Amino acid sequence: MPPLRRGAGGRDRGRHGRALRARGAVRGEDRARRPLAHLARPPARLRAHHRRGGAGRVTTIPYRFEQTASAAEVVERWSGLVAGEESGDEVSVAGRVMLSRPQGKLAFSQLRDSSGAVQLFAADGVTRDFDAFRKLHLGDWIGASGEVVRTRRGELSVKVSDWVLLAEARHGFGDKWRGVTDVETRFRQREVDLWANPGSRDALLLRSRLVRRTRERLWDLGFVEVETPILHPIPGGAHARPFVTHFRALDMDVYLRIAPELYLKRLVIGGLEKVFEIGRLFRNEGLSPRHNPEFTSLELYQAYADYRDIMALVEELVSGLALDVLGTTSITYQGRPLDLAPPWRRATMAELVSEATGHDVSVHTPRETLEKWARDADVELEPAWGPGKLMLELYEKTAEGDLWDPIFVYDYPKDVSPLARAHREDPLLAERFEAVVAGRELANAFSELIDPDEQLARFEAQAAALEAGDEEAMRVDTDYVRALEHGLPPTGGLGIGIDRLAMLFADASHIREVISFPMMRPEPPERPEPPAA
RNA sequence: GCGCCUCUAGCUCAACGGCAGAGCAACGGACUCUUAAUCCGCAGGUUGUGGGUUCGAAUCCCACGAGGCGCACCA
Repeated sequence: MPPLRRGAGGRDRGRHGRALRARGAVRGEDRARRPLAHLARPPARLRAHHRRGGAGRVTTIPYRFEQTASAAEVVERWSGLVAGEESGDEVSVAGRVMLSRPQGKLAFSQLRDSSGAVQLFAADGVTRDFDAFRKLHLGDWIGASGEVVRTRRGELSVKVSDWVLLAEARHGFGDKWRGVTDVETRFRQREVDLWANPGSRDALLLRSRLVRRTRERLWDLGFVEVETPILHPIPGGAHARPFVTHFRALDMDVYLRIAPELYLKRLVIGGLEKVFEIGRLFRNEGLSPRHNPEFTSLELYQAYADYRDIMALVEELVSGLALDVLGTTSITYQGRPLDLAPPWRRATMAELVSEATGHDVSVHTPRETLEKWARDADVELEPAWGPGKLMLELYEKTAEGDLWDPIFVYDYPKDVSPLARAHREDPLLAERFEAVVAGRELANAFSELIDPDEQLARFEAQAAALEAGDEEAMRVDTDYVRALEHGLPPTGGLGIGIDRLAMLFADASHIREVISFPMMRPEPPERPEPPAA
């Protein structure tokens, strides 16, 4: 049956475009009338093949399909066939048609499933409804059964005897050779991106393996995986602006968590000595190649451990994950080699800043001197900054970006580390470190603050800062202080950005490459809403 | 938020002040071993939106929108 002509009956895609204008209708009116105008109409081409008339039974698309082999299994298991040989073995495969080469009374197409791709070979007289088969669109899903053969030209194929349409693709999947590069399309319609660009799928699969192996490794180390609240009455555990929402039953505002830290430490107080959580955090801050408003973190806490124990754990975990997921610790990130093998370099922040500036910098350096050096380094000073903040700014301005190979930067100023325990040897420092890889913070860890009195004092200082306008400052969490009053043993804590780690392993320059559906600005409507008639 | 850059057919891209084009996809046809098949044919556009300059604008200017990169903030 010949396909219906464009415009016939007004049922095809031409309806909201050319066909209408050809009849003199106004395109804009039509589009405004139907806000879903970008959706495709059911195409006519396969109607004869899979649609039946009559109420209640409009399609022959089956409800299930029995695969007996994946594409990769077919290619692997029958790799020994020689050109022109027929195996005598029947298989059923399913997937999406990615290439189609009808040639007279033969047709070749490539079927891709999650395992890989295999060629389908169809022939008039062999393949049921051959005429419809050769009209399949790129992107259509089908299930196909037939004998595994190798064609005369040497391509392993399933010689299709029977097949069935599983879903039709009403839209294209981009240029068959170059895929889709338009960022709007790639991330607003990620399903298109995932089919059109194999690298996109690879990045998400790599992330999945990474998360899975992270869990397994931590389980093996005796950590207990837990889930703590995402709705927090008081946002805490980090410096960040929270998202606010409202809980109707209790008529109270609640916050999407900016960190699970306080709850996890309360679990340690409760006797879960080694806990971890992998989960989503929400920070009401900007979008950037390295920031998504919701992102995934790993946080873990280990009783009886200090920050040096955690350093050892981090380098072991990250290098081990590289081996698990990539098979090597020698990786390339954005064209530059990088080795994750332990031991990682360790340097105090004061050492790094001194190295970078040429001055002998420490948190004990007089404030005026620090201010001068900071100005020399083009740091934009703020009057409220103390020596610790000045040193941190100086570090971030002069030293951090130049770090490439993995390094533990430790002994942070205490006044910029409100949840870390004071240094055992220097009261102006905190026992805190960050792991920096490829010039970026990958992990943040400390010997946890365990003293309830000091915790309360620091909360109060934060609350004062909040009052003074610092929207990222913390609030006083009396529940948490009361928990500390029950006794938190010496504990080492760690946070790792899973997205950042996935970026590193996937060699991704943008965080959205490793997020299935990254945050996007809402798509603007094609036209303003028409005025009410 | 600031600076620079980008936006052309469903997709990937040309045309850079003088008739808006190609490849792929789609549509019609030929073809019994293709590999991004090939060949013939047919369609497809308010050149992101609005305004300006000009005899003439996809092209130059302005504004707006969306996006990218960098800076700032942050993990």
